[in-house]
Amino acid sequence: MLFANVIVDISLEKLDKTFQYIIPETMESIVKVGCRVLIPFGKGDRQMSGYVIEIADKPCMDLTKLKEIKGMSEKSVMIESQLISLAWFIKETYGSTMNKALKTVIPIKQSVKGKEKKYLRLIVTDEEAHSLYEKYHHRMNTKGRAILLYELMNGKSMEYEIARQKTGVSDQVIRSLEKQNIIEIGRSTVYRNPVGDFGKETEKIRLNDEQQKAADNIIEDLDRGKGSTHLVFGVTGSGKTEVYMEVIEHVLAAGKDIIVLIPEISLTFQTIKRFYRRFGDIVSIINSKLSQGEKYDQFERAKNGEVKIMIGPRSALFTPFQNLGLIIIDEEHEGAYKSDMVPKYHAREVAIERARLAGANVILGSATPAVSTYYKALKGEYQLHQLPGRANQRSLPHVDIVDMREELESGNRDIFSNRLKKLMEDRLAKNEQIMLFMNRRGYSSFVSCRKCGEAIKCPHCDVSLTLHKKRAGDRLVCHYCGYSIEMPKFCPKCESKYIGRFGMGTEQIEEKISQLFPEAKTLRMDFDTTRAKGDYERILSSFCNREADILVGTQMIVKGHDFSGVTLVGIIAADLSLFGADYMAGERTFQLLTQAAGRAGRGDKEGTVVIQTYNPDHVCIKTAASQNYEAFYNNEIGYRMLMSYPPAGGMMAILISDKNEDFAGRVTNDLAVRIEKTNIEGLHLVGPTKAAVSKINDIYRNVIYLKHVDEKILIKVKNAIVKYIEMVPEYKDLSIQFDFNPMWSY
DNA sequence: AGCACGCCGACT
DNA sequence: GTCGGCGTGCTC
Repeated sequence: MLFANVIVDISLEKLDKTFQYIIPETMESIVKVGCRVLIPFGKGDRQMSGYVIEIADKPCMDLTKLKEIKGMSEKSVMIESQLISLAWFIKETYGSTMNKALKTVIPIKQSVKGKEKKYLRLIVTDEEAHSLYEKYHHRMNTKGRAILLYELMNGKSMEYEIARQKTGVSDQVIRSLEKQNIIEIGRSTVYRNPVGDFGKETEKIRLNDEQQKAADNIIEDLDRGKGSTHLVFGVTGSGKTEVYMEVIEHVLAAGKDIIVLIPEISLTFQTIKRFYRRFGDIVSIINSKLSQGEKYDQFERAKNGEVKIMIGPRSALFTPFQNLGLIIIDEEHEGAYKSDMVPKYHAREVAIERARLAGANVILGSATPAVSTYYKALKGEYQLHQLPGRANQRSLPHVDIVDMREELESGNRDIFSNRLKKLMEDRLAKNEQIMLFMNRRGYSSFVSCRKCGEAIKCPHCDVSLTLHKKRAGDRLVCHYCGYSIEMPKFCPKCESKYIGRFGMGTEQIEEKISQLFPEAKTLRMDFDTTRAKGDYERILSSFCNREADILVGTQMIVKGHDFSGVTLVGIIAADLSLFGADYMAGERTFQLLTQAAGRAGRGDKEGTVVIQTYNPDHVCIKTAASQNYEAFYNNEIGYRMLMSYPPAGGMMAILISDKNEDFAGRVTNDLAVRIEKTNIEGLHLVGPTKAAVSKINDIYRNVIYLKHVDEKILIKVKNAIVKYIEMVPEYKDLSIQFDFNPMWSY
C-alpha cells in the first residue's frame, strides 16, 4: 500500500502541513509527486484539491484515520517535481511556509472568469440598519455584529477581507448576519487583458570581438559541464544582449529551453521586440499585468513546447519548462529581483538553485554587478566575462562633481548649481535634450510648520505626508497607506499659518525649470505621473520623439532606455540615497549614479553629467563619477569584510509587527533575549529597534538584525524562533517575517 | 476555509 | 432551563 503526502490547496497558512492519504490501488500508477489530486477533507469530507509532494510506503499514523484519494484534479496540472524541490528550497532558505512557497512556484488556474473577490453589502434600509445597530450595540453578546454593521453603514459595500481586518470580527458573525438577510456576500469579477502580437522578421547581428569571445567562452563551458554560473560584466551599451542572444541560439539548437529575467521596469516594447525579431513566436512574455489565468496559459504553452524562450520578471523563473537549459538574469543587481512579499526570495539565488536541479546554466548580466555577485565571481564561484567599452566605440561622458556646500557659501540657495544652470542654458540653446534625475521619492515635498517645526505626519504611519498638487486643490498624501487630506491652511499643532513645503521633489524641479526657462518644454516622470496603464511608455516615447527638451524624474528614468538626443544629465541630489541606514546604501547609490551617468551622450555627441552633492569626497560618488567599478568594489568589500556584512557573512532581518505597540515591543525584546541566551558563537545581534518606518497602517513594526558568517546558522536560528513562537500561545497571531540578506532596511 | 464543540449571557 | 452568539480548535 502506498501513501501520498498532500498539501491541501487552500490559501490558509494554518493548514501548512502535509496530510497523508491512501492511494487506491487503481491509482497507484498515476499518482506521482507533483500531481494535483482531489481529496475529502474535514468533517463532512468536503472535496478539495491538493498537491502531492511526497510518496511514502508507510502510514504516518493510525491507518483507520487515513482517507483515500478520490481522484485526479480535472485539469490534472502535473507540475515538475523539480518545482516542488524548488519550493522546498524557498521554504528552507527564506523561512516561509511550504504552502506559500508552493504558491509562488506553481501557477494555479483560476476560475474561467478570472479572479473573484468577495465583498459585503447591506441589504436593508438605512433606518433598519440603524435600529439593528442600536439593538446589537446595547446587547452584551452581539458586539461583533454591531461593529460590522457600523462599518457597513457609512459605506455601501466593502471588500470581505478588508471588512474582516478592519473590524476584527470572526467569519461566524458575518455568516450569521448573512443568514438573517441583513447583509449579502457578493462576488465581483476581475477581467483579463490580452497582449498584442508582433511581426516576425529575422535579423542577424554581428558581434564584435569581445562579445564573440564572451559568448564563445560561455558556450564552450555550457557544452562541457553542468550547472555553472556566468557573470557578463559590461558597461551600459557594451552589448550584453547580443551575447545573450548568441548563447540562446546555441542552447535552442541543443533542444533546450531558456528563461530570461528582466526587471519589470525595462520590460518595454523595444526589449521584447528584439527577441521576437530574432527568434520569432517561440518567444513569450509574462508581466505583472497578466492575470493569473493568462500567466497560466503562457506556462501551459511553455510546457507543451510551443514556447521555448520565456521573458519576464521574477515570476518567469517558475516557467514549467521540461528541459530547461539556461536562465539569464539581466541587470542582476536590480532590487526588483528580491521579492517584497513573503517568501522574500531573491531571484538570483533561486535561479541558481533551479539551474542546479535542472542541470542548466545561469548567466548574470550587469554594468554594475551587485557586490556579492562580483565577490563570488572573483572567488571563481561564477565565471567572469568582461565586455570593456561601449560596443559602438563612443567615449564615456564627461562628469562634473559640484560641491553644493560651496554653492551655498557663494550665495546660491537654488536647487540647481550655477554649473548645471549654465549647461542647461547651453543645451536648450543648441536644441539638445536634458535629463534631470532626482532619487528617492520619499524625500519629496513634505509639509512642515515654520513656527513649531512640526512636519505633518500620517496618523496611521510613521512618515510625513507628501504634498500633491491637484486640479481640485492641493492634498497631502501618505505614500505608505494612501491616506490623504486637504492641504490645511493652518498648522494642526500650533495653528500658525506659516506652513509650507520643504525638501525637494520632482515637482519642485519642474516648477523651478519653468521659472528659469519658461520657454523649455518639460516632462515629468515619477510615481504620480505613471499611475495609469501606458503612461510610462507614453512619456518615454514622447521624450524620445523630441517633443520635450527636459525630462525630470525619479529612478525610473535611468533604467535602460536610450535617448540619442540627450547630452546633459543632471543628478540633483546624489546624497539622498547614501544615508539610508542599511549596508546596501553605498551600493545602491553607486549603481544609480553610474546608470544615470550612462544616459548621457549615447548619440553621436559627447555627453556631460553633473553630479550635485554635499559629499563630493564620498567614495561611492567619486567612483561613480569616474565610472570605476573596481575602485568602488574594492572599497566596498573592505567595509563589508570589516563589518561582516554580506557577502562576508550572512545577515537576517526579523520583522515583528503588531497593532499593539507594547505587545510588539515586548515580543521583540523577548525574542532578542532568547536569541542572546543561545550563546551561539559568532552570532551578532543588532537591535532590537523600531523599524525605520516604525508604523504603517496602524501596525507597529520592530526589527532585529542577526549576523553570522555561516548563513546556515541563521536558518537554524530562524527555525528555532518559529518553533518557539508556535509554543507560546500568546504569540499565536503574531506577524513575523524573516528576510535573508535584506536589500533595504526596515 | 468551513465545520463542530462548548462556554456564557439573554430571554421566558 | 433553553436558545443563540461567538471564540476555539481541527481537519490525514
